[in-house]
Amino acid sequence: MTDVPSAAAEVSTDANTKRRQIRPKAERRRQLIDATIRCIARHGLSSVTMQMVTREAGLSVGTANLHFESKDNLLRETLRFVAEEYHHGQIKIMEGSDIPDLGKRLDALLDFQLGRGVTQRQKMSVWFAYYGEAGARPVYQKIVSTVDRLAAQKLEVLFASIVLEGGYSGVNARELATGYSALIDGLHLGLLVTPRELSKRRARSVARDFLRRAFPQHIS
Amino acid sequence: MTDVPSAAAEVSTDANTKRRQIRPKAERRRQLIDATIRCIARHGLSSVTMQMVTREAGLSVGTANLHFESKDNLLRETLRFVAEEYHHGQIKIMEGSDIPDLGKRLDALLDFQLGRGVTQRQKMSVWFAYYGEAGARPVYQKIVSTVDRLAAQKLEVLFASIVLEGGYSGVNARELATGYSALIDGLHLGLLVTPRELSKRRARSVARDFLRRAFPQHIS
DNA sequence: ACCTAGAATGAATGAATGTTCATTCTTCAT
DNA sequence: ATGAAGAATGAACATTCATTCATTCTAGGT
Repeated sequence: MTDVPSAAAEVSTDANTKRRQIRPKAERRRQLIDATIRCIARHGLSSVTMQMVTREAGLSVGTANLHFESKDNLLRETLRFVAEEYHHGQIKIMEGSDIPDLGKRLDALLDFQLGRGVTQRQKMSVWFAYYGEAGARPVYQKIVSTVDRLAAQKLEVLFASIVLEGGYSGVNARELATGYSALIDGLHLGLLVTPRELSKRRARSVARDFLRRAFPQHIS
Repeated sequence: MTDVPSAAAEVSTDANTKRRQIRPKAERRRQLIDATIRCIARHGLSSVTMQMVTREAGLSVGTANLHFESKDNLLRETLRFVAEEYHHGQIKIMEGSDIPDLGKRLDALLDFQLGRGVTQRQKMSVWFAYYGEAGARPVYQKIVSTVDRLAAQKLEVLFASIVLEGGYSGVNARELATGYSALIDGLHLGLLVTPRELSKRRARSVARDFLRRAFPQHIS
């Protein structure tokens, strides 16, 4: 997600003339979702307004209600987008046979989870904004848990393979996977809320420590 | 925090007559903060209104603005209250010389962090509601990080003592403390967002596993 | 019994927000 | 070149919300 100037879609033929442009539905939806993400990150979920989002997208309020039928729906779809993006990225790495070495696959996963793409303030803000509302909104819970469950299973499988390969004893892959997921979530939270106390470098080191303690032969 | 019926402060001399009551400022503030917590948990931070909160507290809107000067301020003070309650509880246990055995002190800490008092949906909802907004609100960040830093230091000291007592080698107390804190945060998140997949029992077991792997002699 | 400080109230106010829809504009098939 | 389908617009509308403040009421001191 590159940093895009506020009125990205603005097309001008003259100094201050915006030419109205007709684009496919999918593109408009994506454009609005991206703007929503930026607005949530900058102002917080509870202060986001339709005017704010459409202005950020360089579109009119009517357009937003044309492609999403309501604000509620736009927010829901934005959550779904972010959740799926994150989890698809994870899953791709975990089941990816393009990295045959299991230790390296673990490394790649960690890099993804605590790397540039995910730990951007933008993404993390959106993350936790929705988590915060999830307690009161079953819809949000459902979106997150649906997508979460699959990732949890894949992680469990990966851990089980590593346990088998390393001959580690006394290690429960399922429990460890739950712990690792929670640890990553907690580190994201720390990076968002107390960036002064927790640097990305340290977060990575902490996660690595966790893995090394469980799978010493697989982590250098 | 016992469950209080909605209009707790209602005082009736007759069937449907509320008698106006004058109470000390501190009591009213607490009453309003408690109502705010319940409202956030039930409806989400972004849907909380002054009318909702004052109704829940059994008071009038004017009273809320008398004791807190604005909605913003009420929300800020509510966060401060919850944050301090949680962290004071933790700190009391960690530095508490009433539990001399370090292993048992760890147990007590874990019980507090994943026990009945803290893992109530109410408290956790409030927690993450504020975390969600923290990305966009420096004030919230400051409240949380101020109170968090002290707890982190105490935990580090406790871990260092345990490392010393157990003669554990190759363990960095500071890093481990960061990891443990993150793990607990992540487990809270799981309990809130995906309660179906993560039971309290399992959360406890996962945290215990983490500690056992680091301090085998201190955790049974 | 009376008085007063100030706690409590809630209708009124004005600002802000989500949604609608009549109108304008773009595109492309003919 | 023309017309039709429908994408895009944003002013207007109705609703909701935070805040104010003139008024009412309470409790403790005299």
